[in-house]
Amino acid sequence: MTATSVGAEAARRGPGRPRDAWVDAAIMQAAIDVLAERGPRGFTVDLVAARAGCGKATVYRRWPSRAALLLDAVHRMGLAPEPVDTGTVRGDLVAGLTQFATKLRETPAGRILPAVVADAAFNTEMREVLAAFLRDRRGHPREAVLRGVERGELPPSTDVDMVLDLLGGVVFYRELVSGDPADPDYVGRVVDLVLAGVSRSAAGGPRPVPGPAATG
Amino acid sequence: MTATSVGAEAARRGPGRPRDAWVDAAIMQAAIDVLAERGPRGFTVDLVAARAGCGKATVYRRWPSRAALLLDAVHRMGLAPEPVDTGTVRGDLVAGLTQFATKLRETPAGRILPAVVADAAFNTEMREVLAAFLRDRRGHPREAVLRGVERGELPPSTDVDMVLDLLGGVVFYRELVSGDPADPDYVGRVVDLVLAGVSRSAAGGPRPVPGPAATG
DNA sequence: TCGTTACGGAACGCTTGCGTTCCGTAATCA
DNA sequence: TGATTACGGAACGCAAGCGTTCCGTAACGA
Repeated sequence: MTATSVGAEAARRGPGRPRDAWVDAAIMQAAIDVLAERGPRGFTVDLVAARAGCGKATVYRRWPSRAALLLDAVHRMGLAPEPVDTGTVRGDLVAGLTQFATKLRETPAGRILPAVVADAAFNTEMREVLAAFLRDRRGHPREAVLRGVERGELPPSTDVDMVLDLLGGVVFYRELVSGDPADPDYVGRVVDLVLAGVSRSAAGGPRPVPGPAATG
Repeated sequence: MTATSVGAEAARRGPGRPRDAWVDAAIMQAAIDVLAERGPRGFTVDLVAARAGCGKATVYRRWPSRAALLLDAVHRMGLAPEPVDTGTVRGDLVAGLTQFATKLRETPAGRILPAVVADAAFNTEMREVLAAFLRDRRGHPREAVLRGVERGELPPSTDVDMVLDLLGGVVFYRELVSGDPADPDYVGRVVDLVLAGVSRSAAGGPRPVPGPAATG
């Protein structure tokens, strides 16, 4: 509601001085920056307004509360995936995951997303934001894997969700939890490992790992 | 410092009424509960004291500040891994990961850990707590994988850290981010997939995934 | 018994931050 | 020109929470 009503209100014509669209953008950019730099605990309306170079009243003319502004900033942190289609599963996955990892590392989103995940445990609205984010984020890679199955690169029994969990999880873990980067080389090797596992799991049947070799 | 000094201080003998060790425990348990139920934002000394059934002064006699108490509560949230040795890599990994997933789901740690990760981006002490946690947590599974290599279950070229990243990452992701459980069945299939990938990556050389099959 | 320290509980001063209100100025419409 | 609304900026009331202090009571050693 809040997110979409801003533009609409700015566009309406009535008597008096119209809203300044530049101020809308300045406040939102300041909100994203403050959220990324100081975290949810340091996200204050006073600081956002100061950073945007406007008065608090100007902020409250557009958003009804601190919570609404914070939620809107999360919505707009900019992690929308761009579609890729290189012709192979491996190419698509490596490109998509590298793109994702780079954004986590180099945009405010990487500092904001962990806070969203943490807050989702206590906040219904944040939980919905996170769910929507994950849904949107998995669409393209899911299609990439499905294309791979259609092409015959991967077996029909491929567990698509498990592949996405593994690859998304490891990038998330490295970039946001352990702090190690998921660079293109690493992503390439991870994708190779997982795709090899998918192929071999299907081909090898229910016991893909051999018993211990004779050691004595 | 704070964490270890509590017991020591309670043990010292001097004039006057001695500290009540039960109160120590009540405050710490209340702190863990409040942190898990309300999150870092709702973690207030007043609430912890009320929950523990004691006065705020009694809390401040033991911890110098809210931050110290919070950090101590994080230290004691209880996610220490228990060693497992079933005789196979698969058995060890499935047991250890299932144990980890269960604790994340059924103890306060699962609600606290994401907050720790999020706060680590802004707080040096929390970053150190997280680093120590990850180091401790990876020890046993690392040894399990190394035993598997020694036994010949896995190739010598196995990238141990990548295996741990993948398996730890996917459990973390499912339990704490997407909200889907990593139950024993799921864990078993994930471990199978990853171990199959490790074996096949080594056996198949640098191009584990075949090119697209002829599609028509 | 006396001095010392801990206890639960209440109150305190202080700071921070939310959301509101008001000011003088600027932009737009009738 | 006058009415209306937005602007940056400052101030306000209010609530929450930190850390401290004090109270009367309780437990310990000398």
